[in-house]
Amino acid sequence: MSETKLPRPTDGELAILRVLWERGDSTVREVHDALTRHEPEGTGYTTVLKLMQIMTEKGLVERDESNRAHVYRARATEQRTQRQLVTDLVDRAFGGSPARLAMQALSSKKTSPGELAELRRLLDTLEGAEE
Amino acid sequence: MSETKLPRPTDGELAILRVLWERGDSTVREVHDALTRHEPEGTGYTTVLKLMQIMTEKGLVERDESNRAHVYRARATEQRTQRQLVTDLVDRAFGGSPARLAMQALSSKKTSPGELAELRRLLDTLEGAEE
DNA sequence: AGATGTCAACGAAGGTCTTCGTAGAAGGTG
DNA sequence: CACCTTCTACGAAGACCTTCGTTGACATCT
Repeated sequence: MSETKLPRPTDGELAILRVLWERGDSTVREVHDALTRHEPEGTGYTTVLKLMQIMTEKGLVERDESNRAHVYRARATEQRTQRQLVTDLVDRAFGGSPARLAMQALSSKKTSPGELAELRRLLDTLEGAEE
Repeated sequence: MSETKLPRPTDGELAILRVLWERGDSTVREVHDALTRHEPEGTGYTTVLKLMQIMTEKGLVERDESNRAHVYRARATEQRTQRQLVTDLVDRAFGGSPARLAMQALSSKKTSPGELAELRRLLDTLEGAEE
């Protein structure tokens, strides 16, 4: 039912999606402001507009055109997109082993004790389901 | 010294690097054969050649031209490249939290008990170093 | 030597991604 | 109304990626 697989977002598209996830549905202006707030001298307004128009064609976002300033919304949740990106990377660079990616991720940067504990709980769950 | 940061490899480039890591240093012919073995009707020989020439310019691989069939070698180890890709993805899609990426990776696919145990050991090490 | 096959090199074509200038519609204000 | 701002839409430019045909060098075999 209509759940066609969405294409992998590019870097630029992902930056826009992150704004939509964080702020909720937004106009181009709002997305552009959010992007240039973090990164002054970033991209121009029409660049963001064009990107979002293309994302609409691709199905990455949808828009409400009832107001003059169209309101965009991400069509996939952050979680769903993260899952797609992860399994994609696992297949392309980790020989299909999510565990190896996980270990690489944890080795590379420091992680807070709270997150470590959370991971440990996740391991418990997984080991419980395994046998 | 001289460790200039290498560009992020594209999908096609990564496929070639995987062959070089697995087989060790190889000629274009060997890489092409390895790629088309897994994926018949894949890419043509000259496509792979061109790709590897460009990768040489970018510094992703280097080549020994002493024989007629040049021998290519990956300039970054598999680990180093994986680390780069992971921190890249963590920054682009996980708000800089490696732990969240790790959890997403482990939730999405099944992982063997052996790997889970390995992960648990890694957690032990990290928690030990933390406090 | 001549025919056949393999190789690197090059260039061009087609696609995608990003960028931005410009135009024109829509809305506000004096 | 005339003006200024804000918005969408469009098109084009430039960069990069992938693909492959062609060419000329080199090798091998008969």
